[in-house]
Amino acid sequence: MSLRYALLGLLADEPASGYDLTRKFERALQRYAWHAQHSQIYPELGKLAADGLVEVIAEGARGRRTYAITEQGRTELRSWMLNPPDVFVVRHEFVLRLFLLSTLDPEDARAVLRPVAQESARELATLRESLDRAEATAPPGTELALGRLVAEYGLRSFQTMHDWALWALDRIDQVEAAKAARPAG
Amino acid sequence: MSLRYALLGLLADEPASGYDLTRKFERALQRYAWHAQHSQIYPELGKLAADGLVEVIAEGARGRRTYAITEQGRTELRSWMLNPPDVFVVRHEFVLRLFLLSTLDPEDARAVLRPVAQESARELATLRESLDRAEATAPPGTELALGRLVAEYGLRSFQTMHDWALWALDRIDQVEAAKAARPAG
DNA sequence: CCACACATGTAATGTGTTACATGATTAT
DNA sequence: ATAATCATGTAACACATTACATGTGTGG
Repeated sequence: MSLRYALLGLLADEPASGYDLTRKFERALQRYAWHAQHSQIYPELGKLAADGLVEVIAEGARGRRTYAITEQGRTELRSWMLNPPDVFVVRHEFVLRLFLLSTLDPEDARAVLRPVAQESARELATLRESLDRAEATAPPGTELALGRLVAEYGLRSFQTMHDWALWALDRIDQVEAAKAARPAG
Repeated sequence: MSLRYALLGLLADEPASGYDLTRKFERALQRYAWHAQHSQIYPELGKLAADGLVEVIAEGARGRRTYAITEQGRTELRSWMLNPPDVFVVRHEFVLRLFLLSTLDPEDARAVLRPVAQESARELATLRESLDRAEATAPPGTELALGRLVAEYGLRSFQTMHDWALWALDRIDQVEAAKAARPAG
């Protein structure tokens, strides 16, 4: 069901074609929230149109169809946003690997964590830079670009991941040192 | 494919039955990393056994079968852990909602964020409590337990979410106040 | 004229959820 | 006895990925 609302949400921001939406997923949503391929998006747009939640507002070259959200679609999206489930769907292969870290010996665990610490730091820097640029461009106190909220969340999440990776690396070293100190244990 | 490695990882920690594994998913993995129901776990255990990656080491009451990982299974798991993909599978309905927050007006956005701040605080308290209890029980410097890394990551994630939700609520108020101060803008 | 990006679609297969189905053991 | 928990399994359906398939417009 989430795909349906992801599409409605993107179309609530601005009209787009299936092709556009496919790229939006790749650029914005895939890394943090949700992913979908065009083979899933096109049929779903068809269903949304059949249900009256979106409509074709323009047809262009190469069979391009631009969709826009309808009033009914906005109502439906709002209702979904205001009624969250008790338990959210979470599927995060990266975090899964973190959880299984203790199945590795300390050397392997470090080999997994080092790139994590590195890449989260790099991602962090990229995000912070593009955020600073956006901040500098827009005059202060203007319209709440809610994209600002999301960016901040991404920033904090990567910071947390980075800090945690460093903490875990340190922890592994400590346990190893303790083990070396009492070889009989 | 991830389910397969999640199971191998849990069995690498200790032998377990399908029933045990189902509860481990519910308690430990579901909220952060991955979820699976028993209807998916039992067939997958069968496949893993057929592939020689796990084996039945005991049969108990009520048809209970306890599985353990094999040497081949450990090799397979290690290879998966040490070879991460370029792009991780991520599906996070909560973050998706954050992305779509900008489709709501400020009042609705606050209505979404308030329970986030509340529930993350509650979750945080629960986690911290059970962590403190575990810390007090186990002697320091002992074996690096699987649960310890998981708990720490959970703790930090919820702390991050909580702090962010408060920050976001504050930010929305600020922008609204600024708007009210210059009604012509 | 040719490569690349644009643009859409379906079929086969794999993964995941919900519902259906059954029965044993344990604690009260 | 009886309710709760333990314990496993399959079938139907929904969702998601990969592969197959086709054609158009644009820039070099």
